[in-house]
Amino acid sequence: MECSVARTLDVIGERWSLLIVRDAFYGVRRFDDFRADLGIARNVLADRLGSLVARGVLERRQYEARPPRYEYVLTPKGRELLPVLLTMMRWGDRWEADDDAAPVTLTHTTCEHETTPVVTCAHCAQELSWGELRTDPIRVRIPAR
Amino acid sequence: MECSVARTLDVIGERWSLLIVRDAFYGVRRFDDFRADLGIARNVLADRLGSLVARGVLERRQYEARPPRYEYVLTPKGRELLPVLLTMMRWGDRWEADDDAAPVTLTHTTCEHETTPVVTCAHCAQELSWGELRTDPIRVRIPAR
DNA sequence: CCATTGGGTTGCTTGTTGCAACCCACTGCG
DNA sequence: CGCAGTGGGTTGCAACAAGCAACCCAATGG
Repeated sequence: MECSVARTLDVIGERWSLLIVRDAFYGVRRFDDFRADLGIARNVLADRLGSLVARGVLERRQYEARPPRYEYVLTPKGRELLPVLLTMMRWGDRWEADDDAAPVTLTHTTCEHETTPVVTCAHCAQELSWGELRTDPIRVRIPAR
Repeated sequence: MECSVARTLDVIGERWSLLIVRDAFYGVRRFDDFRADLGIARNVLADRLGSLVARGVLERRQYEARPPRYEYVLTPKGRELLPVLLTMMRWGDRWEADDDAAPVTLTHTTCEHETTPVVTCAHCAQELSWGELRTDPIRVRIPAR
């Protein structure tokens, strides 16, 4: 499909992939730690890790020779998924939070304030809303009728 | 799972849901238009639309009485998925683009410049990077060993 | 010498998808 | 009036993907 969203979903748009990436951000590196944290079946995890490595999101590194042991760490490409995770985190907090459980909060250590991630225009720094955006070429998917 | 990312994925983390939402942003409203644009099976589409309506992402509105005809439009909750779509769009553009095809560009109509969406701190307006963020409570998913 | 750990593979069963066919209510057309 | 076309689905079946449990192997610790 000739759409960047679709191509992104092709890489991470599947039940486990993004959760694996989230765990990788949280510092998880090893097979059994992913497994323990996610409760995913071993074969499915092996499959997902392999495909994320093949797509360049994770890198498989041997950190011990005998016995051979591997760890999975984010590549630069994988680290650039952070905005996707942050926006999803925010949406989930806002719309799907448990009433009783306070959500995890984020602190921006450079300004030492609790932060909410907002998506802004790289040029004028204002928050982006759909009404103020135009695609070029224009993509209106309503067929002529 | 007690994680906002996981809860978000529970709603939209499935092969078609987010593509349906993307089309809804592009103005698609009717069953057969989604179908034509996505190439999705009818039963699966009916199922996804139903679940997105049940989760409050889309609203099903009758726009014609006899014969009954319905359209699916984004709710405020659904419209707030825009940041997720924009960040995914950007990632796909950057890392999964066809070499030959120029990606769709976004123009911010308020400043009339081509824009890239960046994720910034709501407080200090700087771009957020993982190294400058702390979660609270701290979520490090590396079990003590 | 035996249990444990890391990192898997294999086989079987169950749940999801996709595809095609069908359905129903209406509209427009001749 | 009859009949094709359109919107919005449901039903049935086949193919594939995911989950679960069992097994494997190499090394390490005691």
